[in-house]
Amino acid sequence: MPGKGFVSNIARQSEDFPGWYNDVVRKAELADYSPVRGCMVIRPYGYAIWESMRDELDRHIKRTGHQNVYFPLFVPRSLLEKEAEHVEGFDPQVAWVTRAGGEELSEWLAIRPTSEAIIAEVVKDWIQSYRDLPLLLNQWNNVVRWELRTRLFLRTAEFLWQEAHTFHATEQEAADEVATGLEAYRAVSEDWLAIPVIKGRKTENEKFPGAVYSTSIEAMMRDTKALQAGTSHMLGQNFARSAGIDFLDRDNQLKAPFGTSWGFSTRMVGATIMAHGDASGLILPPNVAPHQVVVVPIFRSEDDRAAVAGAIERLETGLADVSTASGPLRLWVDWREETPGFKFNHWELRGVPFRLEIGPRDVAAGQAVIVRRVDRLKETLPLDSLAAELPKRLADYQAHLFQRAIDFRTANTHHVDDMEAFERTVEEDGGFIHAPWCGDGACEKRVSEKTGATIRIIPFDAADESGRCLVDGKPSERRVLLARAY
RNA sequence: CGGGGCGUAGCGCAACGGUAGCGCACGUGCUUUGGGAGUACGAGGUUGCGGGUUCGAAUCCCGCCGCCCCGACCA
Repeated sequence: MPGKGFVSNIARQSEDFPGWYNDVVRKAELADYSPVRGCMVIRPYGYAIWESMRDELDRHIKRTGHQNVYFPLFVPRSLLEKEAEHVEGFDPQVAWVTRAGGEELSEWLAIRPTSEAIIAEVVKDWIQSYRDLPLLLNQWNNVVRWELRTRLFLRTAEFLWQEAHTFHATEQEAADEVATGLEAYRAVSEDWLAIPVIKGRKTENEKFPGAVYSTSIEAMMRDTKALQAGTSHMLGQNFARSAGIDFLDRDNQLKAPFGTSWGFSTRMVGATIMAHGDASGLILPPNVAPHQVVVVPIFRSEDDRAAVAGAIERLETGLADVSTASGPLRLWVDWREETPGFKFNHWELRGVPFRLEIGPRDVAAGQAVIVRRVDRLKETLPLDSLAAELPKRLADYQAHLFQRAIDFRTANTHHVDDMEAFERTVEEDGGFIHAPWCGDGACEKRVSEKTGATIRIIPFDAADESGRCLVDGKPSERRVLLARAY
């Protein structure tokens, strides 16, 4: 019995991944369901993880010259409907306010599903000259998309995100900006969340409604399914034209600016959970972990307790000025009245990178037992070495998780050349599949209807490779990335 | 939006015509503490909402509401 009960309370990751995910989110106290259909409550531990990635991304956004702004939650119907493809794409997901102030509104207000329309409408007055460009805006907010089927963090009716909206004098500048946004997402995913991603372009069928083209980064979860981890769109002159934005260029010609938009959401909390977690629960990269190190005091007698408390106090003092890649060392001492074993499991479920056990034997020897979450590797270290060791080990751990994720992805990536092999691979192995595609949207639909796998992206780094489309055998110039996805 | 399931204590469940109970969690005391401690006592409920049948409804009937799971759309 001992040691069994708790872990068996989490669905087995290998057998029931969605159940595992749900259990971890709930039991690690990341989020709860709410009284509102399809909406979640983000709890303190989950919000702390979001804040960490949010702050890091915000630094990237500001470093690349963007300024934060805030636009209204409500978008008048007439504005949302100006861009035809945009409204058509979002229509089924828009929530409307039809009544307020005790009466029916003369014009419905959409609760923003995204802000292209209202931002374009406003900035048309800010943009007169090429000197006003580029205009690089970003906002952190909530949006609502009426989802029928929701999952905590991954897909909820309301979610938190960042949406950048930029306007440029030339198409090339806008294209560069699309790349800048995507690169920020790659950096946060890989360097902060330790999730390796593949950059690429979405197909016509999968692009953002109203965009000229869309790009995204794709990540692999531990069930080998794909997750779109951030998208960056080239809007061309579509929204500028429908909103009537124009500027006088150097050549004294009136032109419509080129726009971009890009977004990164709380879905990435879900990605972090699914990219690293194991049978015991979360595994958090040190950069986002709310607690990087948790100390578990161990004692029997009051004398032991006092000795251990003294040693921990001296340790905390000694670590006060220690900093890590993500700021001051986040160390937490768990003085709760629970048994050590309970605490070990409690913090493993919550994905804390390192645990320090300090008991009477350790105090006597001037040492601590340190246990690494990802593989439970247990070592003994002198207490006075920790100020130097912890930052180093946290950095190593961050790198280790990233490499582990790369290795996992590599082991679950396949290359196939025909439909028969493709279907077999999707069914038996899953994972990422690189296969030739002719570029025809009909072939794309055929594949997804037949197998459930979709073309995630046309990877930017796909080599030129002549082949034959796995659906209709027509010539293909490069492989695309296919997978079953969230 | 179609198909299925479920609403009883914070969570998981039982009671399926006779007025609500178990496990976990929670509170207090004592003993405990190096991988989910033991023990004693205790607190906690308009059984999702509204109507109906009945001497009597958590239980049967009708109508709502909500949530979960599976399919078509999405970050």
